[in-house]
Amino acid sequence: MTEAPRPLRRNEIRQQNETLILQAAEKVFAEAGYGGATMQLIADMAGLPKANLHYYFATKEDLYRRVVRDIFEIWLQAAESMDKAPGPIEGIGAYIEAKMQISRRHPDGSKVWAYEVMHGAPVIQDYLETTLRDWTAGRVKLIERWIEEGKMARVDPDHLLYMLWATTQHYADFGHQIATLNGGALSDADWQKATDSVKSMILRGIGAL
Amino acid sequence: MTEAPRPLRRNEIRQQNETLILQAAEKVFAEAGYGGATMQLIADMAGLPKANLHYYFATKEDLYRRVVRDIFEIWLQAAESMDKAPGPIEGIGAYIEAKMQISRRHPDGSKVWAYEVMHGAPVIQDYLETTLRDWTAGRVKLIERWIEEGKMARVDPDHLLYMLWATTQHYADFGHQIATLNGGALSDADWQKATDSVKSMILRGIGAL
DNA sequence: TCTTTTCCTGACCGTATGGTCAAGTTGAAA
DNA sequence: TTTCAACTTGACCATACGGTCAGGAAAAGA
Repeated sequence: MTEAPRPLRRNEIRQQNETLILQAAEKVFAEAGYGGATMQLIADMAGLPKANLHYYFATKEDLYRRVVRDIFEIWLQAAESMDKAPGPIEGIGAYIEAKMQISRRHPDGSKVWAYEVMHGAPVIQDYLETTLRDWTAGRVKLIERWIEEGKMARVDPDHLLYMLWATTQHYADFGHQIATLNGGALSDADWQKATDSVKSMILRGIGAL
Repeated sequence: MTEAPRPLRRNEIRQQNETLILQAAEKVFAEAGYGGATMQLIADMAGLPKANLHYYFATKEDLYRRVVRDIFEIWLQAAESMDKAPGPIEGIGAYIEAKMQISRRHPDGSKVWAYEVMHGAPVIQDYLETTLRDWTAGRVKLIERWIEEGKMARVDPDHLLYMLWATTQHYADFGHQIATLNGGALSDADWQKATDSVKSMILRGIGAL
């Protein structure tokens, strides 16, 4: 009774399977860590035979590397919200909102990133030293300008960035703990309240309100 | 030339070896996660044959459980600094300082805890639902009292606690990332600056300054 | 001293894992 | 239709892992 699916074209097949594998891998790596994850588990979750994974990704490490880098891209994109803002209220406010959304929509990605950094960043060390470092330097300059213009208090820009990362990612990485204390997963309203709380505390904390 | 070590008494042996194993285990679990850690690696780091580990700790899971619970005790002890304070400036200030010290002195412990929670807290779920939940409820009451007494702004106590945990633990869990951006491990002065930054931003953020 | 209990450890075992491969199937190009 | 390259996969392999065990060493007790 079910319609026979139209045969897929070559590059469609490739892209579909890679996506399938990457999604499954992100979940399994987040749930079990690199060492605890198994190719078999990822294959089962993707609905493909294990040997097929190795056709698209030569090794487990290759697959992991790809997952981590994909997440890194998402982080960076969210950061753009900060730039085109006239001041900290809009800029940092928007950045917090963007990062809270990512924590909600990509909790597994955030966890894999946390896992990677916690274990000494064996895979993305070069990214930390180049891309992230440059990005951070740029944002520090931006914050310093806002301080000079009297738009916020004289806080240390680096530690402000750490606080932004820590606070927003906490809702993904420690989501299980929060859910337990909350008596269940956060609702829409809970997420709104969380975002508002973080925004108001931080914006007041840097003297922008 | 070296003095022959005095033969150890029974319970001394036991305690010494357990400590040795637990220290090695904390490090290895922090560096590799539960799945990535191997008993052989822990044994090597402790300087004992693998079979000896299994004499003191029946299974890998037992050992891991013990490491996680030990860390949990440290968390709880640090929390007492908050209670005997007249207001948020002293109470939350002291709590931040205590937690920053733990992040510096027990970064591995913090990472193992993070790992455990990130992966759904399979081992300490019951602690989250009992001990941590009770502790949190108590602190929420305390913060609410401070708010009623006009000693701080009307912030959501739960999200304030999350922010405290997130910000302080970030310096342990993401210490590698911070060190990379900092161009090397944090010095004494760096830690002091970090602690001061966190304190001032949060205390101002909750309207206590 | 003799006996008992605790501690120690090399050798071993079953299992599960990452990865390979050869033999196929299927879509695209000629 | 024929040819070729891309995709698929069950079976297989070497390795490494958690855990066991028997037998010995060393301390405590009688």
